[in-house]
Amino acid sequence: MFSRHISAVVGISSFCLGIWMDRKYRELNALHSIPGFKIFDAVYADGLVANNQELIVNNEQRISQIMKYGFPSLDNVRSYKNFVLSYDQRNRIPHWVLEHLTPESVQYNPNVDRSSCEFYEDNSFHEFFRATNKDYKNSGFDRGHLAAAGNHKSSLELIKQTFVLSNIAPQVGKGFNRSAWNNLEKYVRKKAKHNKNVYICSGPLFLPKKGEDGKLWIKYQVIGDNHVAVPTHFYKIVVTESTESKFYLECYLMPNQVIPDDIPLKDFQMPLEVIERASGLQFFKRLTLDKFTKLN
DNA sequence: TTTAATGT
Repeated sequence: MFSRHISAVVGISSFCLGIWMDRKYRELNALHSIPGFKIFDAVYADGLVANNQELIVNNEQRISQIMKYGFPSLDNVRSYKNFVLSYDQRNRIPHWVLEHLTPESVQYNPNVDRSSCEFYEDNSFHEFFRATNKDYKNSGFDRGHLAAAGNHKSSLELIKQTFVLSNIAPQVGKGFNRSAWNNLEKYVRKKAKHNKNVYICSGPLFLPKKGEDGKLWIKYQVIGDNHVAVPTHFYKIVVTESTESKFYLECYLMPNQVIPDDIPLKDFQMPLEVIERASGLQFFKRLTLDKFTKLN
């Protein structure tokens, strides 16, 4: 099977051992009594230009809603109107990007058109660490969104913010960004249409592969003058809260390469632990920790 | 329907 092939290629099968879960969909417990979750005191790239106090307060409420189940890490966090990211200054791509979707937020809106959007540099980072449009030009890679443009079509302002280059990573275009990865994003939007809340964390991975010498190596291309790193893989963690307030978890891992169209999405499902070990991050800890304590 | 780059 293709999925087994992927595991072998990426060399992660070793730490799959013993942690494969009985069920692919794990039901998680709702946390209605989180003790006073205080929003992380980050630099608000968006708040910096806001001078209306009410706007700032509302934006903080929105951010705390997006980050309700925890921060995967606290490195170079930036919050935008409708998504939050942590930026990898060395690789000039995000570490992770978090979104919160609802049936209203993904409703079809013919008035919002992505063709009026342009990719732009994130000036909140030092120029040494910024990715530019020139880096991607003629690189052969797409400027792939992590917070997908299609998830933020409720207003022109929101969709425009997803085009900030700190939300972008180099993705194989034909056969990946425009196919399998796009299908995964569409699947998530469909979930959002039929459930109360969907929380998504997306990001890049750099996974080792066995070299001719039999040793494990991590090898990746860099593009442009700023050496923007091309990830070997991308992950997506999806937490769905149903209308009955039950929680479900799905994790996906895809190689950044041409993927045949006939591979079903479920072949890319991975245990959460695999993605946590590979990324050095822990996702939705406020939910999973609660579940784990109940298992003990 | 949504991805996005490239060439005019």
